[in-house]
Amino acid sequence: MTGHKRQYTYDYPKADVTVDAVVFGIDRERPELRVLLVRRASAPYAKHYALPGGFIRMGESLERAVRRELREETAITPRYLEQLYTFGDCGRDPRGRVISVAYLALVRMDDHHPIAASDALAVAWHPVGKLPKLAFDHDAIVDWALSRLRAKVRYAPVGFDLLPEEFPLSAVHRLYEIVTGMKFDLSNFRKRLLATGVVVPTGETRTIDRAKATLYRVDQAAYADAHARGFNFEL
Amino acid sequence: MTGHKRQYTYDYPKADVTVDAVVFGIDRERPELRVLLVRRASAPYAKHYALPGGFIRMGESLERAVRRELREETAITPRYLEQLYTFGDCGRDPRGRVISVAYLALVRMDDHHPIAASDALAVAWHPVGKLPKLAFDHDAIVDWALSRLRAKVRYAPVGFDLLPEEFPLSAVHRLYEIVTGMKFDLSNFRKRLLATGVVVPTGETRTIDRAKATLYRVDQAAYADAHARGFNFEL
DNA sequence: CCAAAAGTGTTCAGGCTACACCCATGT
DNA sequence: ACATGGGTGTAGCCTGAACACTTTTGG
Repeated sequence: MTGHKRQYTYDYPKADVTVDAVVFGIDRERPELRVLLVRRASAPYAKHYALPGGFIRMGESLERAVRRELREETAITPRYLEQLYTFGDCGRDPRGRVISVAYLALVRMDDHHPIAASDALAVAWHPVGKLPKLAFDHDAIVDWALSRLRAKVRYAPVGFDLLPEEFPLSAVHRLYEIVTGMKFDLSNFRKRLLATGVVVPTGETRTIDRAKATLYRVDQAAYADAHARGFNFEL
Repeated sequence: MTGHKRQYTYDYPKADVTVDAVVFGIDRERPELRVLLVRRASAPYAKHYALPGGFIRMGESLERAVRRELREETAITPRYLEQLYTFGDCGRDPRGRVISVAYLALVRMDDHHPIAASDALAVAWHPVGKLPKLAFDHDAIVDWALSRLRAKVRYAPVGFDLLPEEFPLSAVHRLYEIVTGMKFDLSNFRKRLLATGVVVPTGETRTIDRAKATLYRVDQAAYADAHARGFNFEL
């Protein structure tokens, strides 16, 4: 905390700073929560799966850095993006001191089909239930993100960013059961959800699997409001 | 994300990483929430108030770094310490790219009387209501910490780390009103609080200001439990 | 006609709110 | 004796949980 600009050009050792993103998506067909992983091409941890991310550049903010990395590595633009936690323990990267600012992102899986970038072998969605061993401490980061998502979905309307534009109420119900791992009484869940005013019927209906379902969409004003005031899904 | 160890000794520009702490305390006499600030001795922002903190060292984790800085600059050991947010915008430090990992800390004001270190002009508690203009973007960091504290106090038993070992229930009540800025019905508050089992009577009583008050303390087991499961003070 | 999923309604218990009230003590 | 703050009790409302039930449609 001493000194002037001059001092900062000295060649004393500094940590590297990276950003990593835990991107969640929901598979519409087989209802399960998935994480976006890239297969690493080069050492360390070559051929291991890892979270998309990379080193920050000097002229960009942290959030810009994640967005850029996500675009470059996976061609994905998240609907929801929130800083999660900063992982800075010493041994986490064999190359040296690397501090990683982790982000939590939510996307509609239908919107984006991820495309692998040149420096990654592949990009793919993996069910959170059976993840492979990840590079670095990325397992811990995914765990952290999962806890946050589970908690957050209860008091903020973030869940909808995983769903398509229009959806039947049962999709929300399923989403909440998948994410939290709890059971919710369908009737009561529906009443609560409608009471929040966050979702409104579009007027259209769709027939899926032997039953016609009313379609709903998110009311943006009410969504913003619920975001500010907070929600309640302690059912 | 390419290359081996070698590459990291190259002299390309890197960001600096600092840690900063927002330390809260409650004044027992005049009930108000306070933040611990240091007066900066040197440029930039000489003579401005700032959060205690400083540059991380290569061999220490982020949390160790904050604890060290707090000890060195203010001689304080926090009872509660939690990572808050990482501030990484480009213009936040005139000296160059500095990324700051901010922490939220709670202390019992009675336990520690802060002592100014050599490189700081002074250390002092400032009421959150009337803070001076702070150095860097530290105003924003304090705001962020305040929101977090206000929210967290509702669903986690962290508030008690601001109170002395033994306390009357009215102190907890006052604490919650101060922190959240809301009014709580005393009777119901007391019932709720006791129902959690987190506080238990010590058996002793103290006479303050014309009334004898039963003293309580935190039951550690129940505290840990409440931390895990979560709390509820939506009164 | 049956199975499966959407969607609706009703009851009941218990928790929360609001408010009134008593007690002890220092001045 | 009274003002002040600690502490207790209770009536009523309201909500959430449980569960039964109807409707629609594909096979």
